[in-house]
Amino acid sequence: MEERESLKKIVSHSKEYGFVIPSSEIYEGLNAVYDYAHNGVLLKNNIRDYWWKSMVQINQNIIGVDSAIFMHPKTWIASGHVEAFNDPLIDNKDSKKRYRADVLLENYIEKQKNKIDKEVLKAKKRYGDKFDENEFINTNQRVQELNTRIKSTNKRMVDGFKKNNLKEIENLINELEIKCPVSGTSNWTEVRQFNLMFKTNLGASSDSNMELFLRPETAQGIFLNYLTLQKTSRMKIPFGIAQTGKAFRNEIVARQFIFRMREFEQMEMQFFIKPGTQEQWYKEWKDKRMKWHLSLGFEEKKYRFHDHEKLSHYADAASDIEFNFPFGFKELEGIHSRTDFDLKSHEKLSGKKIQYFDTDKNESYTPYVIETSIGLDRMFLSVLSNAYFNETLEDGSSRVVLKIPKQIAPIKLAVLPLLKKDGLLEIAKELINEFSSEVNLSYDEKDAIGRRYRRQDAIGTPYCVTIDHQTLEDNTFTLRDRDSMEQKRINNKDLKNIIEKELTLNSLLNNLK
RNA sequence: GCGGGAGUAGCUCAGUUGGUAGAGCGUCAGCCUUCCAAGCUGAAUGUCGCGGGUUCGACCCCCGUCUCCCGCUCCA
Repeated sequence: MEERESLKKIVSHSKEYGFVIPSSEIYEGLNAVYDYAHNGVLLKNNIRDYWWKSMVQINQNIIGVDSAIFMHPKTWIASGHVEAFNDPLIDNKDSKKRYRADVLLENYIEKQKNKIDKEVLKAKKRYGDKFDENEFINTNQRVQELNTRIKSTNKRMVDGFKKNNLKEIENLINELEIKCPVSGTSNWTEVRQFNLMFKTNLGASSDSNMELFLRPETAQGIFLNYLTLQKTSRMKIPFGIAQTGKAFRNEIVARQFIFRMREFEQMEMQFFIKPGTQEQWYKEWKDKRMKWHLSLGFEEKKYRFHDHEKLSHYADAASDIEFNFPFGFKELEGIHSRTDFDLKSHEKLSGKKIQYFDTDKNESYTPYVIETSIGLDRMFLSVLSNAYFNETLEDGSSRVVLKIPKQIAPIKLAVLPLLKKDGLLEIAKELINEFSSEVNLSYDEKDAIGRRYRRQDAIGTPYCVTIDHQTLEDNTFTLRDRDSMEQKRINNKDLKNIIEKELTLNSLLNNLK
């Protein structure tokens, strides 16, 4: 019997056993910001390590980079991020539709202009040939009113935006009783500036500083550097550049535990190819990435592709690998065919030639790019939610066990002396000395052995080694398996073997080749 | 952002019409134990999310605020 647990269970288990804890908790926390505790950071590092090695280590044509979080502000102009996420928005509470505040006001002005046109038309009909349009506009009371309204609205709007006074814009919308086209009501929220990117300042003095953004994606650090990296590593197309690192997005709604955070870690690989070959490489990377996920041994039906129908401005094909989280199928990784959009716009804005020179064909061109982009925190959450089981055992007792793939478990081995006497502790310490440089292990001498096994189950330790009296005689000890709970007798040499074969990343990586 | 639910020990939760807090599990110290938690003895731990108000007195009533979960929305 096993039972899939809700997100709530995972959240409290994460906290209780030192995986993920709320940030700044003694100050009431911060919305959607979390810290990784001891077991959490071990697991996160292992996942990152597996990803990194499966990219950079086993592929001879993929190289690594670690670019800075701070980047020149022009980067985000070229990438389209500045323009795409800088709108003043307002919501209608009844229809729940969201509008650009400036568009609402401009529509209003347009309407008033239409009214004037109507008045003019009416008068034209009435006066026929004698009609003087200019005189009419300058003297007619109704038209004067409308004109005044347009002028003052326009002035207040322009001033408001110039001074970034959103309250004024909001007042204006309310005073003019602008209505939502859908609900027909003027039940508005306040006007808010939606800035996807976090701003900060470079330079400590206020007169010499430069406003810049925390990167909203790591990809641009690859694009800006790609040619230098290619040259210094003597890469030939097709080749890839991989990077892991923090990215920051000021999400409007950040929620669902560590699924959508404002500060998060990405693992991205940009694969540079010859234009025209993108379809083939896009397919190949979709395939490879799905294999990577399935290599961890979780149920296949928890993963699926979601091909995008609406494409971003930069992509000619895009697909997500979705995972069935406790709250449903959601994006875990994106595979995008990004064309030459980014490289071309950086080339244009910087004025620098950043084209790849193909020595075989003696020609230079701007490469196309296939991107694989995965959220490390999301990957972490997928591992936890896949691994969490609340099992009822044959004897009616129960246990919570994290069936984390052995190779990436935070603690690989627990060393447990059966009793605290007769020299068993000393042997345990020798074992720890022997193996602590090879794997992350933990030691526990407290409480009954069964309870200690349960503790290790709860943090997903694949193996427990128990030292008993027989150890004193023949130097063997019990190896207890987390998943089957079965035990067998082994010696140091066997243990060394098991560590190498089962507990390192080698077996996972070999399967990817 | 809107709507609903919630916040009391590390976790799950109880707390009587308002009289300054408890349980289970866990943790720690010890005992007992030769391999799967819920044997024994003892112990620690809370600004009752935060701030304000009402009151002689607030976990409880009122206001504000922060955080979390669910649905919608938004985002990629």
